[in-house]
Amino acid sequence: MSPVPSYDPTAVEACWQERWGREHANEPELDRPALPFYNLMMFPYPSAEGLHVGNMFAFTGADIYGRFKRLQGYDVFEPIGFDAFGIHSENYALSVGTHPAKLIPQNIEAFRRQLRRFGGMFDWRHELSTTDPRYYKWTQWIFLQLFKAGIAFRKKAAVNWCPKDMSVVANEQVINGYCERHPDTRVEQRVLEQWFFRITQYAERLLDNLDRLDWSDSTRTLQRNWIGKSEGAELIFETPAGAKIAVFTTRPDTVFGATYLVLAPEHPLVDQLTASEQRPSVNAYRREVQGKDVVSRRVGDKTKTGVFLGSYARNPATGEAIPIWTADYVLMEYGTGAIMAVPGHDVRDFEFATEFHLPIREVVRTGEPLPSVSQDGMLVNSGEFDGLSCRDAHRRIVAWLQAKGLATPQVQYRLHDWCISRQRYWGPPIPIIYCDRCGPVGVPEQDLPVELPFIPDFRPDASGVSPLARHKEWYYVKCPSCGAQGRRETDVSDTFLDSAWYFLRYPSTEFDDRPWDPQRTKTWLPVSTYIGGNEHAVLHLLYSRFVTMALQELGHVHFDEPFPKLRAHGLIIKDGAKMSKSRGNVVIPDAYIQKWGADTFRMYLMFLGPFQEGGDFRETGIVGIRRFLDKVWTTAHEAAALTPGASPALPPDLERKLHQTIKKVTADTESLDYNTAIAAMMEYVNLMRERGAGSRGAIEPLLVMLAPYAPHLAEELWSVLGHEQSIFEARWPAYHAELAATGDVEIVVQVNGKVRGRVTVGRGATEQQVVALALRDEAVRKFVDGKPVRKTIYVQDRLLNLVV
RNA sequence: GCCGGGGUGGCGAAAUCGGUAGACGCAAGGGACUUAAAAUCCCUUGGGAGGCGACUCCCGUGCAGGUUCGAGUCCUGCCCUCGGCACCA
Repeated sequence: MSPVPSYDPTAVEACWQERWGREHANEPELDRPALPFYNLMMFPYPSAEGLHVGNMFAFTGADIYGRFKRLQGYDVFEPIGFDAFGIHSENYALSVGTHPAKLIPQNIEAFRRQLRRFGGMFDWRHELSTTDPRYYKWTQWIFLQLFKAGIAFRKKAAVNWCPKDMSVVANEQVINGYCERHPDTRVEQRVLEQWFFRITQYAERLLDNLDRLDWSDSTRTLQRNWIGKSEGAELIFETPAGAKIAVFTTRPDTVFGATYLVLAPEHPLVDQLTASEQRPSVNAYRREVQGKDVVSRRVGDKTKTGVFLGSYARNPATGEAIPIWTADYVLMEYGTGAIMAVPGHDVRDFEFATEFHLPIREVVRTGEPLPSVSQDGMLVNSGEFDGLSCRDAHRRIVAWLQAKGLATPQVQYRLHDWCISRQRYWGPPIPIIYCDRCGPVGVPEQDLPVELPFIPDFRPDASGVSPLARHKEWYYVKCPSCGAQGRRETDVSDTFLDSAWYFLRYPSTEFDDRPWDPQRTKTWLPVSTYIGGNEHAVLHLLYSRFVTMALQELGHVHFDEPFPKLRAHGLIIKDGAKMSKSRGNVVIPDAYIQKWGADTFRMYLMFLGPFQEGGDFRETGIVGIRRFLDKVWTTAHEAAALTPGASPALPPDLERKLHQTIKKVTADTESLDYNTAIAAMMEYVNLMRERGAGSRGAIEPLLVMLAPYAPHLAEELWSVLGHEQSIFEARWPAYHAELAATGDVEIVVQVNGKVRGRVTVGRGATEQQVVALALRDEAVRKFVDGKPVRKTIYVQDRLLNLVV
């Protein structure tokens, strides 16, 4: 037998990558595909550190699925792109002192090289970058459609402001109330006019549709919690002067226990309801709250503070006058910005009432000490409603107050409208022109894109205005509506808007006159399978769903859910911690690919643990995958050395194992259980080598199953076996149940549930046959010990349990 | 605090419906080949006890109970851990 050449992954991989490129192997026919399959993975942010092992883990898992679909006969479209705008890039550019316009293309180039090297089945004709004017032209176009439809609107909102930076800082950049970049400077709250998208209008639909999406339960739960639907009622508390204070509550059954009211410090009625002698302290309190930054107001110290306004309102249930307070534990953004405080049955109200000596009344008896929040109880101290359950009382009290015009059933969401304004440089300018006469006017579509001007020093300055305002030729522009002197909007849009529609662009990247081609979109969308990390379970996925819904309503797309099937992969950690630059534990795959080859490294990452759970990166164990691939290499070469006619029939046990393997690898690859699929292929190859039966008929189906995992190696060996076409033109092996289930089976014999012996019988043996055999087994007899068998439990082809 | 994962050998893990716990792989130990090493191949490897031996028995899936002929898997109550949300009324 001729000697087998040694496996040199570097050479093999370079050769096949070159050939795939030359033959356009990964570029499906987009206009007339027979069986379109849109295999999407979350596009990366091209960081300066390069593609790290977590990216590669995600992309490998997604690529395996795409290649698997390809082998099943689909025309698979697997695009890739770059999410390159955003504060992330801008901050990095600031820290190294290089302009992002220069930095980003370099990073993208490095990513491209790495992405080619790992062997992804990417259609590079359709690469995109969100920073490309040909792309963000359409990001701006989407903004304009939403603006025209009234879904984009302006409103005031609080932001974090660093007085040193003279700039808005993101919540993540505020550390305990101090600026990340200036640890001695306290961040303040500032209120700015900003652009919002009315996502709350879609809350109910975003929630309802979740039921029909093929997503993991955990991701759907995250979205549900984020949307945060609460059902309850709005109740009216009137003041003697006739002011009406509306509060939202999920517990109208506890209204008899409402002993005071609290308004958020920003509540518009605070001024009016403040008695003159209380005005100084109320104003001081409001100033103090405003001085806090957005972050510490929300997550910081939770000790209760507040001030009495000096006035009273009538409890609609009891009719008694209760004091009105203001306190920052009540948030203006949720509900009506005012609450009825029920200290007996709410922990926060209880703390506040204790602090300020306000009355605490029990109105629901639960058997637990106050405050008790359980709804398993009976009403007390609630007049005619005493004795009712919370459920019944909820309904009846709302009806009773509604009849008096003091209550309305209501639903509230935790979800807020999406603020898309960023007072930053590195993003798509929001396409709006302000005119003193016409107000905010959309940039006419034919003038898109509003290109981001090159500003060499893009840092914010002492003016406190976004850097874009300093570029005068850009900033001043004629009003498209009346022709008068206007000014451009200087904020850019949120990166999440860039990524909320990229999947629509991929199939249509060659068209510059439309955001997406209607025919292409009909053919390819919605996405067949979307694979990405759970860190995007909420924002990115929710925003994409919302944008798609809005676009459908406006007639631009034909579906309302972009990702009917989503799979979330796990996280690769290092030494028990998330990989991050600050921890210094980021693993870069390049050196491993260099040393072991992309195929080995791909499979190693998939073998590390379940794809959907992730795992801890440790380099021990890579060698096990390499040994496996070496075995496959040797076996295939040996099989190739046999003359074609001499390929012997598979031994029966190997044939059985082959079909069991096909069954398992098919099912496991489909469900992304790649670690166990790899284990099954290893078992098969081990058996093949044990039998010395590495024939063509035995190895070829294995190579096809291995191809999604180790595409270069599979191609090479396929060609060594004499095939001229790519292995990806081959078809996934067929599973034959009758071939998987041949031969004898071993049946476990238990006595009283403990394993005491084993008997070998033909498949499908009857219970009587197995019992008879089992009772002849010495060990079994010993434990039956002459006692009568009271009962037998028989599981076909698996187990017999004798109860004595 | 609320919501969701998860806890199995020295390590990563597997066990599709309640049916042989630890597949597959790493590491470790022993052996073969070799002048030697690497590579490769073979054997052993959850813990404990017994036997010259083919083997045999007991214990074992975070903890405590329960259901069942049978529980890693189901139920009840805890502990630990990871992730998300967090003064959301």
